[in-house]
Amino acid sequence: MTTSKKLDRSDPHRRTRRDHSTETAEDYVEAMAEIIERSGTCRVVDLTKHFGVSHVTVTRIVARLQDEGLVVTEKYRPIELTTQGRRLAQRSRQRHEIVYEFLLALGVDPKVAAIDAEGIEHHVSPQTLSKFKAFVQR
Amino acid sequence: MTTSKKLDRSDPHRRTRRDHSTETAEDYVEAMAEIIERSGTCRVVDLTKHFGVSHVTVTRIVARLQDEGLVVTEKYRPIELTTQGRRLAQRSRQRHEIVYEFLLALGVDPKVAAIDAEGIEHHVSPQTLSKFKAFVQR
DNA sequence: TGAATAGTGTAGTTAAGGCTACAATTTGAA
DNA sequence: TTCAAATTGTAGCCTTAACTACACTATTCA
Ligand SMILES: [Mn+2]
Ligand SMILES: [Mn+2]
Ligand SMILES: [Mn+2]
Ligand SMILES: [Mn+2]
Repeated sequence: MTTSKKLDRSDPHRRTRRDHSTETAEDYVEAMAEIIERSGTCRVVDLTKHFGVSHVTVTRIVARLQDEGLVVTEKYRPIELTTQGRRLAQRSRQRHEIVYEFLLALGVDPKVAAIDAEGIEHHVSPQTLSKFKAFVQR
Repeated sequence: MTTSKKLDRSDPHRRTRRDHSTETAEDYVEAMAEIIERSGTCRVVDLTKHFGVSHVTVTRIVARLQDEGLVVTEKYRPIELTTQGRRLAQRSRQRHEIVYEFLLALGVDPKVAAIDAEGIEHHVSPQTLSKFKAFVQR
């Protein structure tokens, strides 16, 4: 039983707003995990390049991620992921990858797929994700 | 020629941020067009119910849409769409419909598809949209 | 070893989009 | 017709996420 109830017409928008409120955290820990894997450590400047925003924006967001227990920082030091941060990074990365591969399987060009996947990933429910996965594996 | 250049790793995020900056306008004019079609006029209170936000939030967003030339309002009167607003509504509605039908065609439950489509629609490029359309028509 | 440069921190501003509380207007029913 | 309810407006607050400008720390290399 998937607890259905009735669908209020405002429910989809409530959900979209909730997706957006977790989007930044997902993208940041995902980027940090990748950067650490690639280069050993992740610094503020790496994230400014990754996201194309100023270092001030990165610093503020990272501070909030620390409050949320996803990262640990120390002044002028590289940023580290907590266990919780690594878990979220892994889940986000898997979902991102599935969405990207799904778009490729549909015939979308790699560059376009990379762009679309970055926004779409946060709005894909578990059920839709599993349909994507099934499609990729034909 | 689709002017390729090379893909900076910050491009997808720039694009996602741009999508989010136009999302509200798209959803609002789309909702207004539907409400007007269904009931003749669209009032602030209709939009508060549609989106599940306070009437203050609706009022402020509608004021901005007026600055942008998408709607016309007069104190205590129903909100009207401009020609430009109707054009955007139509485009948004078509794209939304295609995304929704695509998810259904993939086998996603209607309620889940309605929720996911509401967020996904804004991140679907023309190319991806045409792949979605082709898939729906098998 | 010092400077220059790179990286980071901090202060202050802006805009969008959420809210509550209260004031004003419109409308519908008695 | 009048007045109570519904609707809309306005004032003021919050959070997120963007920015510039300037200060401070760390690193590199001449
Ligand atoms: Mn991502
Ligand atoms: Mn993303
Ligand atoms: Mn989004
Ligand atoms: Mn939407």
